[in-house]
Amino acid sequence: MSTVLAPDAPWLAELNPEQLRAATHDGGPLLILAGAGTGKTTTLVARVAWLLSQGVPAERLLLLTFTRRAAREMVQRARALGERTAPRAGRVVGGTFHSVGHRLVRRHGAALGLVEGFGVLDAGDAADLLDLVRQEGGHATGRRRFPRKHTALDIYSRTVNAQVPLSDVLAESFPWCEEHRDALVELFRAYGERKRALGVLDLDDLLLHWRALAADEVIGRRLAADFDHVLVDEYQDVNRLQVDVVRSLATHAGVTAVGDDFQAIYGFRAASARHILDFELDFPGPALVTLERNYRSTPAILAVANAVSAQDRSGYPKTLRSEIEGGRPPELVLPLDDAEQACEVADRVLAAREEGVDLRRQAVLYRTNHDPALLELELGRRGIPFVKYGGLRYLEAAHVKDFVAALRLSDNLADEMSAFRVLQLLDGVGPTRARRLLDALRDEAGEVTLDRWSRAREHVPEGSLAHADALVAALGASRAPDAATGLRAERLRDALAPLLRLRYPDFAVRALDLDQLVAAARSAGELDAFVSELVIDPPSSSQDWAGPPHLDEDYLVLSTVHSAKGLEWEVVHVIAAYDGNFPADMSTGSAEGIAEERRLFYVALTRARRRLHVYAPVRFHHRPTGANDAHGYGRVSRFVTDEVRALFDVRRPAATDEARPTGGGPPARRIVVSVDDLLR
DNA sequence: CTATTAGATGTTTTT
DNA sequence: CATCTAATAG
Repeated sequence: MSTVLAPDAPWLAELNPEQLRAATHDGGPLLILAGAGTGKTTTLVARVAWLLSQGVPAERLLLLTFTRRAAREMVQRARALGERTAPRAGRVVGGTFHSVGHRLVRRHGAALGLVEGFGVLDAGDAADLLDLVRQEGGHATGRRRFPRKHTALDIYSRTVNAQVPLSDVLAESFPWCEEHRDALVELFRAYGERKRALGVLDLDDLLLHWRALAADEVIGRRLAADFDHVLVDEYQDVNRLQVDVVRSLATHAGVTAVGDDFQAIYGFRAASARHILDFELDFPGPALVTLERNYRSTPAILAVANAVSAQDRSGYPKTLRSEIEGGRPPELVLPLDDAEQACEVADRVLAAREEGVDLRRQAVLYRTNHDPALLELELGRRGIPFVKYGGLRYLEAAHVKDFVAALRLSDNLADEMSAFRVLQLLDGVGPTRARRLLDALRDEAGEVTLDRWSRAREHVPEGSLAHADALVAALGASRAPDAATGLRAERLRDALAPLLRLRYPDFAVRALDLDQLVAAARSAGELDAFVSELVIDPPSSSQDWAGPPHLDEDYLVLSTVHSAKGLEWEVVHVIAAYDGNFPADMSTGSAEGIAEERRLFYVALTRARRRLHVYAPVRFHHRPTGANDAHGYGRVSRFVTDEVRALFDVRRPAATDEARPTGGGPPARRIVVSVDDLLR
């Protein structure tokens, strides 16, 4: 391939030398180690443009990312460049691992022995199914605390994604569940069988099936031959399964991986930074480019970040150097408690806004979803609008699940989970009657068919018969082969609406969600794919769709650190940075656990452009609400060592000094006090 | 049988 | 806060 650059290549002119080297690398595998804020996306997009300029057809480029947000941004930017570079070319193929996997699996569903119109379970559905199978399988109640359904799913998912024996997963990550190993083995087997019987896949199955396709002699070769280049973003967060998939593609395509081992924060999901550290084992002879020039943050902020990352010397050495000037020292705020923290954050948010930083250019970041509970109240009190990322999700709302169940059922009557859920919406129908109904709907072959409804309906209580008939009629109508997706969704919505109205007192509000879903279905392809994509790429907040009315408004962003990955804000407030939360108590059992928490803290710090505030309340309540005021004294995160602390302006709100009669600066040691001792 | 309630209880983080 | 249990009323 010739390396003559296109005569006008503005996207290359703007790159620094390292970025340029990465963008125009020609030949074997390429690993770009891109520290936080070093122009990773710019580089990746420039590389896409360069590949296009070298004559690679756009549709033969595959861009794999980790989040929907990243996928959207990159694919859009890449496509825009592509249109300039090669106007007649096709489109760059891209998406998250799961969504790309889903597309392929659906295309080759027959070869995989999947029913047509198979559904995809989200984590909630999968946990429910696991729970159902557990109850049926006898290892139900009675035994000593069996892992809860979500924990069981975590264990399963981790086993699958890491491709590691269950025993090892239990020993390493779930030692308190080890005694249930045999029961779990049995449970997971039954779960697999049941998924097959129901014609459903879970999220992990999408990767598993993709890998299976890739491993197939014929189909695998064809899949690999579809692409000339695969570019993988956030490579530090891939798991074994994902590496396998990329490797299978690499038998034909060139591979570019971008990532930062110091931002690996998805260990709990079986991701491992080992894969980026051992990149050359999977992809021999890689070129390595390290990006350290940071275009995001002020030197003072990077000093803190570098000091934190220097605490861990495993991995690739990297030191971020700021290309930005000015800025004020980051602030370490030590409020007395959660309530004072909320006030301090709100004060600073408003102060920054007074100085011209819009709310949407500020973010509050935290470790766990309940950390900002009091802050949310305080923001409400002061009339500061905010949006929570990763908070209440659409798909977790009961009425949405009900509707989605109906949609799934329409495509796949064998999906008992969904049938079960829908039937129980009928007044007077609980688990037992739903079961009888379903059994009565089976034909000789055991297939569920609506033809038997006239006999099955006798199991429905008198008062609900009319509703039941309407529901079944709508289901039948929605299954009409020629019906458009939007119409099918609409019919089901209309049939469900009266039931949901009876069930939910606030149905008026919930109905809007259903309308949005119907509207989205109208502009979608096939219904089965629509529902599955909904599950794989769920709207992150109701904002995603409720959008327009609020779009112009200014609002503060509240986000977990995990969800904040890859994003940046002018002002960042990291709250609840006390030891026990940063690092989380549960993670302090192992060195690797602590290391991952440190990286998480590092990710939080490096989201800030010009101003960084870290808050560590020193007193916390054992119970979230003020119901009892048992409290303990904590200390600031262990990652804020003396050396790190020296890089901060330390602020102690007025109330704290009074509450600490000892005075004379912070005590050298903080001993955790708990009332538990008294409760013997 | 289903529905509703009260009370206890529990290892974060998410595609 | 969500989920599970037990207990009770319809």
